[in-house]
Amino acid sequence: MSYGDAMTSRARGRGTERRAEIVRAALEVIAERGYRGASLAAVAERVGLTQQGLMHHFPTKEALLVAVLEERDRWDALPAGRLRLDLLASLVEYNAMRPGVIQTFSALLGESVTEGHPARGFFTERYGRVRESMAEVLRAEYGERLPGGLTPERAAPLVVAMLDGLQYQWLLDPGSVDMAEAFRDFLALLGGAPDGSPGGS
Amino acid sequence: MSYGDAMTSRARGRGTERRAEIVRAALEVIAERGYRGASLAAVAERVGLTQQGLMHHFPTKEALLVAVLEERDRWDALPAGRLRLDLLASLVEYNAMRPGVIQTFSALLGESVTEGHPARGFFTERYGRVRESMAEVLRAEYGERLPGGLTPERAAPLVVAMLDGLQYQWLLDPGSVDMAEAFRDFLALLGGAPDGSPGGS
DNA sequence: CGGAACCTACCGATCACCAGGGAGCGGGGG
DNA sequence: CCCCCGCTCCCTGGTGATCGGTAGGTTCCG
Repeated sequence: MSYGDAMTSRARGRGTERRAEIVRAALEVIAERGYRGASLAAVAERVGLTQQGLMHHFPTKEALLVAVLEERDRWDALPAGRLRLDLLASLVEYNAMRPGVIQTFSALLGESVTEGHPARGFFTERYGRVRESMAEVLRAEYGERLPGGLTPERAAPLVVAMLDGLQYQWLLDPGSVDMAEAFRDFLALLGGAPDGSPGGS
Repeated sequence: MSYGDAMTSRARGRGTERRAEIVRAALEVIAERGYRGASLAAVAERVGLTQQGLMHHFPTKEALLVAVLEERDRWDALPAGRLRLDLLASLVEYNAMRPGVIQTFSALLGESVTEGHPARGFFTERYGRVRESMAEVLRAEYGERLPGGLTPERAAPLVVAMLDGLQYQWLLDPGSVDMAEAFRDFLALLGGAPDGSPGGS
């Protein structure tokens, strides 16, 4: 009985593909149990491996987390450069259909504020960058002074905070918070609400 | 050698006081390690007990968490009824001086979105209530239509989200985010920024 | 034949929790 | 007044499960 029953025969691009599978599984497990609650065994089982088989690809649990975080970085590296605010709203709408990713990183963000959490540095640095690029987006959209009277640098953390905060409320009770709509409401506020009533429902 | 060396002799109000000590310690430990990462032994050590001594007062770990959450409920039950927005801003300022509490509940909120977390129900219900009472506050302040054109019900989740989101950014990097200032910026936005520049640096 | 991939077996640490006992105090009956 | 009883409080000791990680082997492919 060889262990490659249905695997070795198939064309496997090499270990790289396996690693990607593992990272995907880790993302799921972290979404369900958080990083501290996620066991290597649970991740391994999801890809049909033993825990030690997994550790052949990622020597430590933290290494796996790093891979997950890097995946995230790669994921939103694209829109970092050029992005418009209305696109951001659509992105929120899109994310609302993929609860897994949001939940993973909301859980990680929550954990990361605790002492000595391995993702803390990642998030700290990331939020710094995100605020900067958000300020750029705002500057491109509104110039040096937003309609509300704020500078891009002062408004940027607000936009970021709104995104995160809405995510938590939505994750806790998707039925009672329409993330995309709420975020558009906020954007209207930021952009100096053009008229009285922004929309239906 | 009795274990009550410095304890039994002192006037001890009875077990109630001990329970309060334990809850306080649990709050600290949860702030540092999250709920899943917090061990009963660590909490016990902080109040000078063994883990089993602690379990005399709280039969399970979850019971201890419930006590912590109830403490929170009691804490912000006061301003729930009547509150004004500018008071809310001051509250943010006050909270910024007590990072422990914020960190505890930010960590718990992050964990609570994971599957089967014992605090999930608490937060879901709590946020529902908070949104409602926030809508009332907004209605009292601005009436049925806020300056931005939103109804109180639609603006409420935005205010709550802003509070939470800012907390995370602030916890990650207190130096680069002024929570109270940022929140005031947001309130200015909500209240229809009166003029061009709300304030200095 | 060498290395990548994955295994079995094992390790010490830590976890929440259980079982049972002993110290101290307060109260009620002799 | 004293003594004993019962309750609260907290301890020692131990259990099974699970954790991340180690050691060393085996299979398969190029």
